[in-house]
Amino acid sequence: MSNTASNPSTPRAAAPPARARNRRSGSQLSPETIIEASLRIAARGSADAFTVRRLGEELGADPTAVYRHFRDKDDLLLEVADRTLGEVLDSIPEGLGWQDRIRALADGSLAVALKYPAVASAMASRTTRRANEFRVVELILGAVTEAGLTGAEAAVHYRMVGDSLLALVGQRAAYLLFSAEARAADEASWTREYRLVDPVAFPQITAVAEELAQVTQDGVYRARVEALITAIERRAAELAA
Amino acid sequence: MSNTASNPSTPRAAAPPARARNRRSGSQLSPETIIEASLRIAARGSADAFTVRRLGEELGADPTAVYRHFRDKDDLLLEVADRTLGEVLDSIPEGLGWQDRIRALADGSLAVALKYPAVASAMASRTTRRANEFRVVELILGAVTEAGLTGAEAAVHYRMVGDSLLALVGQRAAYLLFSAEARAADEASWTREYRLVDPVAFPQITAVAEELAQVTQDGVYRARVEALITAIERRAAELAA
DNA sequence: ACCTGAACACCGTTCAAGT
DNA sequence: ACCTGAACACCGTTCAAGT
Repeated sequence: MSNTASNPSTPRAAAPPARARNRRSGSQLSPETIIEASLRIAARGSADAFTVRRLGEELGADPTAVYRHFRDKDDLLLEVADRTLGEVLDSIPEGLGWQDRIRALADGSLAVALKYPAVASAMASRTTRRANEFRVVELILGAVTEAGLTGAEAAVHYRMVGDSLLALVGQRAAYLLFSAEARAADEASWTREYRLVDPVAFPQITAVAEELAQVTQDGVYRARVEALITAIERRAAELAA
Repeated sequence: MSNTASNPSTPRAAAPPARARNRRSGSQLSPETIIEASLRIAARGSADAFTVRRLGEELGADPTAVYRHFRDKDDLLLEVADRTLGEVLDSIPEGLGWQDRIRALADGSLAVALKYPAVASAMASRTTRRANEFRVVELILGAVTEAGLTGAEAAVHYRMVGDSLLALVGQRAAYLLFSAEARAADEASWTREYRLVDPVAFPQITAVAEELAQVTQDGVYRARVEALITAIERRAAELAA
C-alpha cells in the first residue's frame, strides 16, 4: 500500500498534477490553510505522513512556502497539536464528577492521538504553550481540586496527570506508526517468546506466561488511567486525615 | 559548541584522521565493539549523537560496515538498549521489599536514561525482546506478586509498571535532547505565561500559578512512581477483601 | 568473509531570484 | 508581500567493487 494510493483525495489516473487540484484558484496560503492541510496529512496515519515536502504536495505549493508562515516545522507542529487538543476538549461532556472528567479526558486524548498519530507521537514529551493547552490545564486542575488537593499538591498532581496522559497516548500513537513487521515482532514476544523462557531462571514469567499473552492494550490503558485517579484519591484522603 | 569539540576523544589539532586513532590495528569489527562504540557516542547526550555516520567515525570504519553485523539500525538499537537495561539491573540492591524494588528500578532506569538519552528516548515505545528485558519483567512480576496480585491481575499490572516507567524515563531523556531554546521556552511557560492568564477564564490556573512554577521534575517523577505503587496496593487490598 | 565508497531516496531549512 | 526552486547539510540503507 503506497502513500499516494492510500490518499483518497489524489486519484492516481488523474493527469493534472496534485497542485492544480488542491490549490484554491488564485488563493494564497495562510496559517489556517497550512494547519488544516497538516491535520489532513497527519490523519493518514503513516509514519512519514507529516513532512514538509508532503505538506507542500497537499497544499499544491512549493514545500518551502510554509516557512513564510511558520518559523520552522516545530512551530507548525505545536500549532497543529493545539488544534488536536481542541478536538479533545470538545469531546468531553459537561456535568461529570472529577474522576469521570479525567477518564473522559484520557479517552478523548487517546481517540485523537490514534486519529493523528504522527502529531501525538511527536508531542509525547512536549508542551504546546498555546490556547487549548491552558484549557486542558484548567480542566485537570479543576479535577484535582475537586478531589481535595490544593496548592503545591494540586500543582504536582496536575503535572502527574498531564505528563502521564501525554506519555500514554504518545506511546499508543507511536506503536501505530511502527511498520507491520515491528508490530508483529512485538506481539510475538508475548505470545511466543515469553512462553518459552527457562522456568528455573524465570519462575514469575513462567507462572503468568499465559496471562501476559492475553493482556490487551485497552486493559493496560485502563489500569494506567485508574492508577492516576487512585493516587489522587489516596493523597486527598491522607491530607484530609 | 560543535559536536567534534564536545568529543574529548577527538582532539581537533591531531593531524591523523580519527579512524587511525580509534582503530585497533588490524582488528575487525564485531557486534561487541559496535555496541560499545554505540554506548560511548550515546553517552555524549546530544540529539544527533547516535547516528550510523557518527558510529562509523567512532569505530574508525566506514559507516556502512555496521550493516555487516546488524540487520539495520533498529536491530543495533535494541541490542544497545538491552545493554543499558543490564546497567539498570546491576544498580538494584538485594533484599528490598516490593515497593522499594520498584522505586530502585525507577531510580536506576532514570539514571541510565539520562546517561544515554538518545537510546532511552528512542525506546520509550519499544520493547527489546532480549535477555535483560526478561530479567526486568521477572523483577516487576516478582514485585506485584509479592504485593498480592496473581494471574491476569499480575500480568496487567506488570504492563502498567513497565510501560509507565519506559514512558517516564523516555520523556525525561527526550527533554534532555531538546535544544537549549526549546527547553527555555518550555520552562518560561511555567514561570511566566501561566502567571499571566486571564483570572476569569482560568481561575484554577490563577489560584496555583505560583505553585505550578515551583513544581520540579523530581517532584513529578516521585508522584508518578508512587502512583504506580499506590495503585498496586489498592488493587491488592480490593482482592484480599 | 568482511570492509569500502559511491549512490539512492529521503529529511528540514536557507537564500537568491522571481512575481 | 509572498512563492519558487536550487542548493545545503544532513539521514538510513543498498550494492558493486575491492581486499
